[in-house]
Amino acid sequence: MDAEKLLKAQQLKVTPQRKAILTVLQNSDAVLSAQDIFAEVIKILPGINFSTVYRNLDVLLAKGILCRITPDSGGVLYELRMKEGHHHHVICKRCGTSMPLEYCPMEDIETKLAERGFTPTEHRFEIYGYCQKCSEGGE
Amino acid sequence: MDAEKLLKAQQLKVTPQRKAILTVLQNSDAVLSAQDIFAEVIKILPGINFSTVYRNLDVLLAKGILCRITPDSGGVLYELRMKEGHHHHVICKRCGTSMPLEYCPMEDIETKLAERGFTPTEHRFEIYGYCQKCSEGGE
DNA sequence: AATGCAAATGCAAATCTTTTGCAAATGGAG
DNA sequence: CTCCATTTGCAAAAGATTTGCATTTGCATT
Ligand SMILES: [Mn+2]
Ligand SMILES: [Mn+2]
Ligand SMILES: [Zn+2]
Ligand SMILES: [Zn+2]
Repeated sequence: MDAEKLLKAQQLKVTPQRKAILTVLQNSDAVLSAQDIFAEVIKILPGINFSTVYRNLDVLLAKGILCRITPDSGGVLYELRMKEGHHHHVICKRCGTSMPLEYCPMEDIETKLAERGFTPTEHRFEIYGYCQKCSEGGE
Repeated sequence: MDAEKLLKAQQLKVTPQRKAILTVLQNSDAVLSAQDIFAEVIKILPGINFSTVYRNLDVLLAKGILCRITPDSGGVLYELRMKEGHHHHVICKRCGTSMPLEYCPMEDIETKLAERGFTPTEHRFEIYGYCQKCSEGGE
């Protein structure tokens, strides 16, 4: 996946900062916080500023290039959106690895919600635990 | 539901601050942020401090008296846990009203996760939209 | 009713994360 | 090469939440 193509396809200017951010995201299969991303990006582009990272995460998210995840533990995490279209996430609490999940529970309850007169517009379904490599106990 | 009983059942001291916090939560069918709660509580107990509210939300959450919800829009919301046991939430984006949802999608995919070697420990399923009263469009 | 002490509170300062205004820099279209 | 809208860096502001500590208070026990 080419960072330049990704950006141009969304009519975004191709800047070194954006390429660095996308590179960091590409090289990680874990979900990362803005601060995590900044810490990595600054290694590639020593002069980059916090606000540039924050602003670009917003832009990339708005353009659909990123997924945003907000775990119960707090904070906001980002990952590159790999597959087009709707999907959910399975996330390892130890190594942070994120795996896409094809199953979506909404189909199963849309009629139930309609009966109550509720019109869903968004939903979230995330699963946390331990991946095979990180097999552990934990609550 | 009696605030004093709730607290004593969890071996927590019954203080005016805690009773005020629980009263606010009881009188709201919307999910509230810590700041929302503080804004209401201070009407009942003018001297109360932010840190007291934050500390008590943590305590009440740890004791299972509250549910914690973290919408995509950011922030952290709380509500009184009404029903014992596991449940999910349907939340109106306009009025904030929260409705419990009996359905849980985990059963449908536990075997699928097991095949991948993933051990789930927690999950989240939340639905956002507009309730009957607030019927509106919106994305 | 008086006592004692762990638990809880108020307050102020400290942290952390994220946002904003603005001048300077720069990507890319023409 | 020029030009301008977009993007960036910087510094300050804004929030939200947490922490240390002295003081107060709930409540179990005399
Ligand atoms: Mn994704
Ligand atoms: Mn609930
Ligand atoms: Zn893992
Ligand atoms: Zn509503």
